[in-house]
Amino acid sequence: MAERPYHHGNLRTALLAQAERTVRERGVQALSLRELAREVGVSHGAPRRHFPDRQALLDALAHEGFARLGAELRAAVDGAGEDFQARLQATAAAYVRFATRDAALLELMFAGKHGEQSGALNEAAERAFAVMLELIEQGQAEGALERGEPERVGLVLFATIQGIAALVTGGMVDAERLDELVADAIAHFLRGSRVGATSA
Amino acid sequence: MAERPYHHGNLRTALLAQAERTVRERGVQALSLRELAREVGVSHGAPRRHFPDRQALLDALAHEGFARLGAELRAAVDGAGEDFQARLQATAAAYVRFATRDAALLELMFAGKHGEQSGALNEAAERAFAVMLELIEQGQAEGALERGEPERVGLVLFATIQGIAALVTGGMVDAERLDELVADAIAHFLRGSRVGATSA
DNA sequence: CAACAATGTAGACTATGACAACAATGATGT
DNA sequence: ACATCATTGTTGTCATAGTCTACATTGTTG
Repeated sequence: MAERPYHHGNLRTALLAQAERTVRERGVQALSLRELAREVGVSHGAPRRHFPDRQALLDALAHEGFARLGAELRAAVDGAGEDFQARLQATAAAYVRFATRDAALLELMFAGKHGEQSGALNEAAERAFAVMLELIEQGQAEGALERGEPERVGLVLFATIQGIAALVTGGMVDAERLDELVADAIAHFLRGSRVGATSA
Repeated sequence: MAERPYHHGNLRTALLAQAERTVRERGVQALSLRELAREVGVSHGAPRRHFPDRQALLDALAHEGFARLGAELRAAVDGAGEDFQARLQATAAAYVRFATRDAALLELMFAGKHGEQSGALNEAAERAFAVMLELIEQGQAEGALERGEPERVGLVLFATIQGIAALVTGGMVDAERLDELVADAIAHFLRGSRVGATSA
């Protein structure tokens, strides 16, 4: 009867995929290793071979999240032509889209306390945000943004975008007003970006 | 030997206080009703009389959090004199201070899925943010901010502040650079606030 | 093809949240 | 004063979770 083979074949991948679904649909706290194992059709002890404990699975999820986020941001810039502001708009929209669609996952990525993995995770995060840094550099080259380390210049912008996402996922802003709000924020940011020295 | 009286006297308060400590020190996921009961010196079933389930306790924590946040914001504005920018700076600093010191609690307040309580919670949230709205109105009266509903005008500002807090608690920015970053963001925001109509 | 590493299974242990039945205390009405 | 009732705590139980250990199966490699 084609009993399930003893070896699943790619349990790790299957677990991560199912875990991502569960996290998206029911949040992190609803993620149970045993339930995961049941859903994938293995015994409750099996996941342990791939993730020594729950936190390790969460770390892996965060890692994958950064990879996907990076890809989506990259796709957004690449699809937005050459114009700086258009690229910025597209990237911000892509970020907020990710942040609202996968709010729980994003929370996981920023969760702070990652056990051990933090090295690899930080690398993944940096790769994801490389897109944004390049964008800042373009803005600086075109004179739309002040000079200085891109990391520093981009912080306020990134904070704003991240904050907008937080407002939406927190239910303080309707999802419909999202695009409007992002456009507003970017316009606001650019308007404040070129003028003079920082006050005082 | 002065055995503990059968009735604790103010279990609810004691539970909330201890819960707040635990959440601050070890995060939400580390909060256990049973451990809480042990720490406060009651049986594991006692908390149920005050909080029907874990989520109810979390909701109550969020509620208290909003009350405290509101008080701290109020104290910040009141202590900052009459000048709009000074008040804004002080309020933002107070918010970020709260957000970084009680990151887990703030996460709880914004958590979205609050069972039932959401009505009372929203009220508490509105009371807390009333301070900010008044501030926005002052800014508008002085011509430092564009006109329109204060809620709308303040959104980008609030998002930015909230985002900055997220960056710090997420470990992407050192806590030392916090004040600098807030000042930066506010200056940036004000610079972008008075010019013309919103683009296009 | 024999030894070994990798992967999965089964069972145990402890902790938790939720629930129900019961006990002690405090409040209320007469 | 005191009987009654609501409040508040206690104790025991259940299902589920995470983690660990011993064991079984399969794949790999010399």
